[in-house]
Amino acid sequence: MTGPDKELLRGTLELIVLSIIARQRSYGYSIINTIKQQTEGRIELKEGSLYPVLYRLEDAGAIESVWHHPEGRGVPRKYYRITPEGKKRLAQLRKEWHDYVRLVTALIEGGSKDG
Amino acid sequence: MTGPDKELLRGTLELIVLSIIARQRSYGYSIINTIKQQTEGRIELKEGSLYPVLYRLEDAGAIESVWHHPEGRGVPRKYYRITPEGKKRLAQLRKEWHDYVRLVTALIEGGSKDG
DNA sequence: TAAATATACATAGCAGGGGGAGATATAGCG
DNA sequence: CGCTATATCTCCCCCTGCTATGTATATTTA
Repeated sequence: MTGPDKELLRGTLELIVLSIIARQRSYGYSIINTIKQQTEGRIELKEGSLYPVLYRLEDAGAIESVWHHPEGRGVPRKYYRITPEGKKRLAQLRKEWHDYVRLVTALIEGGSKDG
Repeated sequence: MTGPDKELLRGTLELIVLSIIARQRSYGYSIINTIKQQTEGRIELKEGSLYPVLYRLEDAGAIESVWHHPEGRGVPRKYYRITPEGKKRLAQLRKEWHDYVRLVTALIEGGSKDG
């Protein structure tokens, strides 16, 4: 992704990707475009970031892949869909995310009384 | 820090530390304890994580340090306080955080229509 | 006195994840 | 043919938080 909050993506990328796939099964290239469109260009994922995430998720049993070869010819796509295991993982990641947001939001609030 | 959301800390640590110092000037060891107490033990920062952050913030001109030598004897403390530059940076980081939270929260919602 | 614990700062080296950049391949357009 | 879009894959770099350790002071405990 581009921009100043580059580091923020860390720890949330797996959650984001799993959420996208949970909504509708899709393939790498489309996941990148989906994220780009739904964030109005604020998150532009790179292949070098996404594919390793997909492999990790698949290795962990959270998603499954199937190759789709379009009629006769065309570029084959590797579709991913979420597994029951992945749904549990997604629920867990969502909870962790919301908990962490509450924690940090509380931490960074409060006026300065320093001098 | 400990726990599953280890990676989430990344990108927010600078924001958290700067927030603590903005509220009240303090020193490394106390910052660790402040964070631990205010998060009820959920974020236990390590020295190896904190000190480099403090040095980065100081190099960037966001905070200033002053050594305090307690009366006669005692362990000297290095107090940090936020600079005007740091207050701008803090405002910026807070904004980025809130924006990113909105972005991700929107992204990861939505029911699954997959099969 | 000695050992253990808490306070307090510093740093070398490691691990893991996201990015940059390029390779590979298909396909449409001028 | 070159350019662009689609689509996947992979090597290597960089950054950041963690592990581990070293240094030093002070208090408690035996």
